[in-house]
Amino acid sequence: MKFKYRYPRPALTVDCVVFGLDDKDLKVLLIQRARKPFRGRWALPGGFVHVEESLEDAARRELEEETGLRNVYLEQLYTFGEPDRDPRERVVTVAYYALVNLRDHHVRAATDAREAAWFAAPDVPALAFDHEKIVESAAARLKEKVRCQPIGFELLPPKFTLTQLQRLYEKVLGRPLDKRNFRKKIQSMDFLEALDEMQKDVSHRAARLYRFDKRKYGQATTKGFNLGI
Amino acid sequence: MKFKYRYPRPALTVDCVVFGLDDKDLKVLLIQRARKPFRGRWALPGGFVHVEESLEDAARRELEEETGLRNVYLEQLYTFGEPDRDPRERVVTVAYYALVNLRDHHVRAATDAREAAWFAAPDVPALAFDHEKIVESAAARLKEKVRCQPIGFELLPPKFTLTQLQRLYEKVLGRPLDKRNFRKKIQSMDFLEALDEMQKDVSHRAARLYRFDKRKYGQATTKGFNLGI
DNA sequence: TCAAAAGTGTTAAAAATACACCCATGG
DNA sequence: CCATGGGTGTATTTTTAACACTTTTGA
Repeated sequence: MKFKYRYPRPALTVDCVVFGLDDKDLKVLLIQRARKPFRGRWALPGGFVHVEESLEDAARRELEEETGLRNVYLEQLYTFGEPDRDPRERVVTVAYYALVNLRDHHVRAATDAREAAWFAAPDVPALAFDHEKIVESAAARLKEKVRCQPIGFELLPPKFTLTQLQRLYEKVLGRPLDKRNFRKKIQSMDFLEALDEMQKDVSHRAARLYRFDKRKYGQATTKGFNLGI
Repeated sequence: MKFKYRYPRPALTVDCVVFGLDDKDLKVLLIQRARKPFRGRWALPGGFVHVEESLEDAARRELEEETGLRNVYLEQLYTFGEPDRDPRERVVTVAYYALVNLRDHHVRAATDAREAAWFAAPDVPALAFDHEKIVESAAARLKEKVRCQPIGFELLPPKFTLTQLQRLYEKVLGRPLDKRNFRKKIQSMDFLEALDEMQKDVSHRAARLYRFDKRKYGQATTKGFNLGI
């Protein structure tokens, strides 16, 4: 107990809502708590902010420690600070959300976690603390974001088909999109580059592969647009 | 020094970017610091979070203590936590922004502040800490918000003219809008109620007064819309 | 009678939506 | 030859954008 202050201080943590996309679903990465409180419950990866690191650094550090993920796209979501959100003492948490593609990033459970696993976004189990509320906010934010910024880069493999991209948008928005209108729209946005390459090993007509034009994608990210879907 | 912890903890503060509208400009409320560091400099109203109060409660308490404002519309903006943002020690601040109408809310300087004053949003002086950055984020957020949620309720007097409302949008967006298109659009949104009352004491044709339909305004706030301007 | 702001519609361009069939491939 | 997903265009409706003059009022 070496650190003394005139007034009591809330503890400060970060938590990460990590979204990933596989062939079927939009998923959320959870860890199983190895300690009290809520031992054995699923929760968001996260932990205490060190006094010399930035909030984002703390989020990246905890994410790597607990799940092995690194170099992910990360953005601050919201800060949750209700006095009773942690039964032990006052804890304020700065929530981040991350987008990763499940092919390139592999997950392993580590410190403080018995296990790490992906859950389809609509069937997340009961979570520790107020983490369910945090996941809901993150899903809502992602839904907003997708309408005015491209997000595919972070969730898809480097080369992908238009159908994969459409499925991503459908999962995030939670509703079906018209194939032709989607293609028209997304191609007019001008950050997609059609490759001379086709899908392999599929038991039906092979789809053309695309990749993002990094430069134009970045512009679209900073300037924003209206996807109108 | 009664409060002791195993690990060092960042201090946690809240800061408020308060926007107000007068006849001319969109303004930001600043206080002049009475203490070190940055004594004499202008800064955002704000202060330490007490250990038993929520973040929003802390923001409201500080706002009232330092400026006398209460019952304002308040929303969380972003949490700023770079390790060097305060020269004394590590301080993480949860920033909020508020919208108030200058007719109904009067400001007085109080504790910790020599003075409180309104500055036109484009000519905010050099501020303490990273508060300039916080003001910029808040202005950017307000600009986004205005496109998909009504904000007039909070910034205008209860009865107002369409020209006042248009001026508000022009100030927030930083560009002129077409009068006829604006009126068409805003009236089709259906949360305005035309009154049988006219402006008084103006030296030109009196404009019709409007007020917000609280119910529909609330729906528009929660559901969102696309103002398309 | 002048100044100052209020109020009012139309047209053209662009964007959004709805919609159905043929194609290529592997099993 | 069949099942599976890939790929494509047009017509309609809706939305946006551009634009200028007449009215009212008080000074």
